[in-house]
Amino acid sequence: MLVANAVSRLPSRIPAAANDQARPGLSSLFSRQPVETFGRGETICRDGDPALHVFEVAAGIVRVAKVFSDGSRVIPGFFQPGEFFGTSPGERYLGDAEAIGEVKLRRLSRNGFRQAVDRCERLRPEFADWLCREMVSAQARTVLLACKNAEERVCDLLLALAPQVGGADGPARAIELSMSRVNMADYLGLTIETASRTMTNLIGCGAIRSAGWRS
Amino acid sequence: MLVANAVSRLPSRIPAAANDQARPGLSSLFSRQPVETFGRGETICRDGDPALHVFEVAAGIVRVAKVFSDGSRVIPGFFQPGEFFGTSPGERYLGDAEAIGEVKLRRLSRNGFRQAVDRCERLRPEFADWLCREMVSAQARTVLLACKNAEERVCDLLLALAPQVGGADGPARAIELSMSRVNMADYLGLTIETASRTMTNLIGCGAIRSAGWRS
DNA sequence: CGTATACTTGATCGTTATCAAGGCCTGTGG
DNA sequence: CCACAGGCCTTGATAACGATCAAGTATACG
Repeated sequence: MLVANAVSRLPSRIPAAANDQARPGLSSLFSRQPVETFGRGETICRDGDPALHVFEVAAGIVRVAKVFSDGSRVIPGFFQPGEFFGTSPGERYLGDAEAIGEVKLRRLSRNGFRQAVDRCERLRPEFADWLCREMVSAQARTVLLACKNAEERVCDLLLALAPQVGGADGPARAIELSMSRVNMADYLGLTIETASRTMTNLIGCGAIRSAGWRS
Repeated sequence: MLVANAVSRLPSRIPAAANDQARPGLSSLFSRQPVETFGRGETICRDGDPALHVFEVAAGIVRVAKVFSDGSRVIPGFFQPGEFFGTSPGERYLGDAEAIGEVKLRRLSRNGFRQAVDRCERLRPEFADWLCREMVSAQARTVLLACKNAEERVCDLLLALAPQVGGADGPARAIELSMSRVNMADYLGLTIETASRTMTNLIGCGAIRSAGWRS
């Protein structure tokens, strides 16, 4: 019921879902680039730095974070394999990008990326679609933060991280929970304690099962 | 101090600030269009409808809202004069757009707008900038909802609605508060009671003055 | 084996939501 | 002109949810 509730009010986080299928074009821009590997916790780019590169995630999860003078931290989003970051049209990065666990990336110069997209009739709408997905995702976060409780938030995240099954969504899905509680909490606008408690409750009521930090 | 605090953690809501100066290009696309007037509370377009038009706000404030089956409502954003909506690259509108008070708009067909932007070297980066501002704005909301208290939220909104003074920001700025408490609350992720109380407190401690629903 | 890091759990407090009532303004009809 | 209804806003009392403070327990790492 918990999960059902979360689903019913979850208009989106479609982004990840829609990704795998239809974006060979943009992705192909990166295919010639060498794969770079970043270790757990390494910073890929910094908030406010000139946005020189655009990245495609090949493996692992990238966390975007904004840190404030008072130490509080917000995670506007995560990027999963097949997604891009550094793409948002602006001169500077909109947050710190950091590797959660090991991450493999391909990069393109920003100018090269923009010119390629700018020139190609086929890529332009595709890039627009990507931006649109980012907008929808941002809006979903707004909804999540504006009017969902801790349980709904955690469910949302778990569903977003769940491998996107095409049609049949059997009840038994295993989620590689490759992020720490701190990341969960920052992303969901909760404290680690609350995130932890909520996870415990979800396990307690049978909504999820733990298998060594997995569900 | 309240206000100062709010300002220090407010990385953005720059959008409105940056608007008035540098966007004659996109705006000029609309200049030939007739002005349409919508009355207080009228719906301009609906969530999920095919996005047939792009709008420029000429006067008044437009509210974008998402309503859920359980009646709860979220306001992802407001659009002020000089801003555009319906532009986000996607087939459908991302929310209900409604007039707060009287609103004057110009509209362009979506296809016309996209083609014009697509064709023109000068408009493309300008449109990208606009999308970027929307992203920054969305991110600012995320921060606001994730880790600000009621007082900071209300201050943020007031500052966002404050007429953007170029250089000198004298302490005495009058804000046309053309929206109801309900709108404030939905935008800020608060209840109307809390919004009202917070306004009362701000008046009480001298941060703002009331002049018949103005500050 | 010991330290560090991350996670869990408990107790308490504070902020905000919720429920409830009352005040103010506007417009309408007698 | 007054009475009344309906919004919208304010204020109060109470309660719930999550933050905070504080141990305590796993797990990883050198």
